[in-house]
Amino acid sequence: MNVSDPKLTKRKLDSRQQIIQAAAVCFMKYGLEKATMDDMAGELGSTKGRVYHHFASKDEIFFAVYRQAMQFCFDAVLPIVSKPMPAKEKLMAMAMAHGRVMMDTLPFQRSIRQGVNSYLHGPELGADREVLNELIAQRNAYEDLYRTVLQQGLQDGTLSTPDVAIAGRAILGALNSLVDWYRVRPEQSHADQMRIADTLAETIIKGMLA
Amino acid sequence: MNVSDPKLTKRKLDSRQQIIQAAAVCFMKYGLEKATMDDMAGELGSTKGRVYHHFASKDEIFFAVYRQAMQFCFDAVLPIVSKPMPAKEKLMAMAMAHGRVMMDTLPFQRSIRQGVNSYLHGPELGADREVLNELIAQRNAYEDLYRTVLQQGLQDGTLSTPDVAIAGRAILGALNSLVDWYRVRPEQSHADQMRIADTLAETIIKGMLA
DNA sequence: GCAAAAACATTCCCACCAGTATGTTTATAG
DNA sequence: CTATAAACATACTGGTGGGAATGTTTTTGC
Repeated sequence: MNVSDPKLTKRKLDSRQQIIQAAAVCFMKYGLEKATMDDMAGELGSTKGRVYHHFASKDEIFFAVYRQAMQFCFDAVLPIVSKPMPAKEKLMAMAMAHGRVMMDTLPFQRSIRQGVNSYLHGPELGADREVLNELIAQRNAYEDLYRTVLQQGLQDGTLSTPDVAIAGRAILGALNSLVDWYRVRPEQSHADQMRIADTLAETIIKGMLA
Repeated sequence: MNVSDPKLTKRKLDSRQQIIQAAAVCFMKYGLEKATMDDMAGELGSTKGRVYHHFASKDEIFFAVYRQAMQFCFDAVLPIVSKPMPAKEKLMAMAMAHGRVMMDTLPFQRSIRQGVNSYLHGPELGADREVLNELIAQRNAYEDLYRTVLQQGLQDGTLSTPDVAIAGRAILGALNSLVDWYRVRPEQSHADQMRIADTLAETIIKGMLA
């Protein structure tokens, strides 16, 4: 219960993680609703039994995918936020990092993009309100990172925009659109991908330089 | 068959149009898959019978919504494209018009945004390939309008961007994000809406001025 | 090595919804 | 004023997929 617990928990978490990964792939391939529990299990060479042993419902799986997707974003961007930098360069670095994450974790990001519509817009969602609110809060916190840096840029004079909120939406809207139009091409290297993300980030941030 | 035909066709088209409108609202409210045929009928105070009298399937309704949404965009932007203008101002006008259309026809635009995922990404879609290809072509043609103007701007020196294709994606990505985060608030006037759209357009286009 | 529980697989059920078949009303043509 | 077809409403069906119930195997703790 003490020494072996980490190992036991690790196995469990690994299996969960596999399921989450498979779910993200299925969500991307078939769409949130069309992807069935059997699809996810099939993706793992397993059956529904395994999935339902770790997750209570399809919604719960989606929530896990959502959390993971947000985590990827935070992990990539938070280190940059905490670094001491002029707002201008910080914002650029954040945007590039975000774009890169979009491409590197495409299945997750595309899943939550659909989920925003299916779950967050529903009038009376059977899903747990509390969990939903937590996810929304997560997302708001993430977006706030960008708005905060924009605000700092206005103060230190390195950035300029008529409306911080709208500028933030513009940045994330443009970057997130990557998951819609970016297609993985076998011939292009990872460096090519990154170049696309960086060019996109430059293109959008350029308009906010003072 | 000659004089009365227009009137008869008109009634039919009106009913179809009502259904399309109701479908768009339902797609927005419940999501593409969750919205049922009964929902759409209920939105009209009718029953499925009416819907299936005009449309063969749910897919066909979505296609109609899609066409309508694209039509709204073309109708708003094409007049600007054909006008003689410096590319810089033309692009700005197009972006503003597009943003306004997003808000004015929100249910339609939000519907097709989901459809892009559900339909266009599917591996083997049971839906008519030909219709899908037509819709994709429509969308490409629309996006090309922006890329063309960008290209013109590069030539006449009023615009500047490292990559026309990516710049086009950035513009439409940022503008289309409106349908994700814009919420209709009862207290704000239509002019307030337009101001949001215009500010967003300015914010994104500013970075592409030479 | 042995209970006991975790980690699955198998099987089944049933709610839901797209689509159909058929009935009824309303409008149009002649 | 008909008949006839369009424009619906009503009632039904079949397949599908989420989830539960139950069985089987593998791991863990002692």
